[in-house]
Amino acid sequence: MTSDSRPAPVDSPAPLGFRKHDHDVCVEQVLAIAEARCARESLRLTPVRRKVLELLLQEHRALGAYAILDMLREAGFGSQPPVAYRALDFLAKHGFVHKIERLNAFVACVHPEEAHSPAFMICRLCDAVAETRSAPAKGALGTVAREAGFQIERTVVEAEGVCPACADQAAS
Amino acid sequence: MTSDSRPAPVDSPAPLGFRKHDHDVCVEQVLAIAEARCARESLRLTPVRRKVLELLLQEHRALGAYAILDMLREAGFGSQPPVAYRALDFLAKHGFVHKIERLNAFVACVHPEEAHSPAFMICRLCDAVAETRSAPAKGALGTVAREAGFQIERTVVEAEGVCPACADQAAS
DNA sequence: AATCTCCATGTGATATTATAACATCTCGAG
DNA sequence: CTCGAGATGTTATAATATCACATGGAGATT
Repeated sequence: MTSDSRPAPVDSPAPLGFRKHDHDVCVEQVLAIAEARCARESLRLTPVRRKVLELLLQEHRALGAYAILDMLREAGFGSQPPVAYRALDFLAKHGFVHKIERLNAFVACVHPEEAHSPAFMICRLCDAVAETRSAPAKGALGTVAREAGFQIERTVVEAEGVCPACADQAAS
Repeated sequence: MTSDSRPAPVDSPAPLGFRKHDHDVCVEQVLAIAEARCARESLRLTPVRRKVLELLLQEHRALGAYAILDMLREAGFGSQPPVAYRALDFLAKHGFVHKIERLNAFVACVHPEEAHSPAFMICRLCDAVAETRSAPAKGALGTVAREAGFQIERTVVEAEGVCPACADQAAS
């Protein structure tokens, strides 16, 4: 599951957020934003945590905790599950990564600069994940919740389907 | 975790869909609907499957596969995980139960008479789960998906928060 | 500088959730 | 009756996640 299993074509196996773009730049930028925010809020972006965020940004798709753990091991960090889970907990708590419940996996957030309620589109064929924003608490669900007296604190919104790349491939 | 652990008060420990109602009637009704639909569509609502649906309806909250498995064992069915998972797969595939991804658990559907896209409100204090309908593909998410060329097939919408009963308790 | 405290890390063990693989059984179609 | 599809049962194992406890490092306090 590490990136060395990737064949020649640049990014066809793991189509990222459905759009091509300069990976390295995007990784750099988000890391810089994360560092800035941690400095501002006195959060400790330690080496393991930074490494996990970097790995997720580079892969640009959802990775399971154990896949991350393998990479951490290769990078010389601890190799027991809590190492990965703790880093992921920290990153998720502060919005730098999101958990994809449907996949029991994690993705780096693509706009960690502010709090937001994410929604995801998950390709069932290639597992690519694209993040967008959602505001389910403002729509019909919010109305129902308010009427029922339910206080929404967090929402999980995940759409499963077929991404453009896989749809094209199927059509051809 | 079986229902015999329930103390005197009718349904305070597991507040169901946030509203009181006659449990037995509701179980009966939904089972009847399920049976009718299975007959109509030539689906085989076998004893294990029916039992699982009945258990979930009676509990009226999300149960993990292994909790269900324990109950199946007590009822004389097979006691290995696949027994529960297969029944749940069947029921979920046909919309009689839903999986709550956030909890890795399952709830009986409260209106199995027609296909629908469910949304859930999950109390983080008592684990009660209420189902309502959603149509996320028709809102902002649908627009984004259409623009991105992503074909939505299924959506997971789960709101986590505090149910009315728990909120009352906290306030008192 | 010594020490204290808090939080992060490392590790071993274990819990929880889920699936693979294969034998057997059952029921309806032919 | 026989055949085939699908349902069930069982063993084994995979994948995901947490607990508990020892160690370590950076800043605050003395």
